Amino acid sequence: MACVEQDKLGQAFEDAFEVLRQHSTGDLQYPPDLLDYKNYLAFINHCHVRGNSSCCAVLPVEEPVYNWRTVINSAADLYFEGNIHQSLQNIPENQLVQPAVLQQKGGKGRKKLRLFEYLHESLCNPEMASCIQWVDENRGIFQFISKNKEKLAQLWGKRKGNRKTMTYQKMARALRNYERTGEITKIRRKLTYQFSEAILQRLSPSYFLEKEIFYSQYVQPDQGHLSLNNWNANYNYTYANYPELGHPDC
DNA sequence: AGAAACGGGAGTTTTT
DNA sequence: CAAAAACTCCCGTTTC
Repeated sequence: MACVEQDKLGQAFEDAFEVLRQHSTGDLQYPPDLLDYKNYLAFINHCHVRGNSSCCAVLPVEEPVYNWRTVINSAADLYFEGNIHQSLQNIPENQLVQPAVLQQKGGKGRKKLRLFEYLHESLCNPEMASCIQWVDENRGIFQFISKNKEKLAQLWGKRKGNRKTMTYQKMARALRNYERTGEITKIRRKLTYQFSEAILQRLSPSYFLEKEIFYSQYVQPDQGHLSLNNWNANYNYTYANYPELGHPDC
C-alpha cells in the first residue's frame, strides 16, 4: 500500500514539475529547492490537518508565480484527486458528485487551469496585490487594480501558453462569459467582480478537508485512502526520496 | 473625452 | 473522431 501511495505522489510531482518546466522562463533545475519544498509540504500538512481557511494569510516567504509552491500545490492536488477517484469506485453512481478535477486521458497531467482558479490563486498571493485584491473576501468580491490589470492579464496569458499577449480587454471578455454560467458575476463597481458561492467553496483551502469528510463516509474503514495518515505518508515519502532533508527516520 | 463595460461572432485548444 | 467546453481574439457600440 505504501508503495502505491508513493508512486502516486511521485507521479503527481512529476506532472506538476512538467507544468512548471513548460512555463518557466529561467533555468529550472530538478530536484527543486528543497528548503522550499520542505516548508511548503509542512504548510500543506498544517493546512490540511487544521482545515485552516485563512491559510492565504500565513503563506511563507514570497516567491515568483512559477515556483515550487505551485508545484507542490499541484502535486498535492493530483495526489489527492487520484485517491478520491480510487475511493469513489466503490460508491454507487447516483451518490456521486463529479469531482471538479479529473485526470486527463492517459492519466497524465491535470485539467488545464481555469481563469477563475488563476484569479483566486492571485488573490491569495501577496505579490499580486498590486494587480488584484479582495474587496470582501468572505463574499468573494474582488477587484483589479487599474494601473496593473494589464500585467495580471499578461501573466495569465503566459501561464496558459497563449501565442499572443493577453490583455485585460480579452480577459474581461472571458470574465463576461462567466456571467452566463454564474461562476463569476460583475459588480457595479469599477473593475469589481464576485465569485459565486459554489466556486468560492470549491476554491477554499479547506475544500479538500471538507471533501474528505464528505467522501470518507462512503469509504470502508479498512480502505483509509483519505485518512490524515496519508499526509504523514506524503511527508515520509518526501524524506525517503530526499534524505538530505534530514528526516529523523532516515 | 477616456476608461470600462458589453456582447456578437469566428477561431483555437482542451476535454468529454 | 465529433461535439462541447472554455477560452481567445477582434470589434463596433454603449455606459459611466
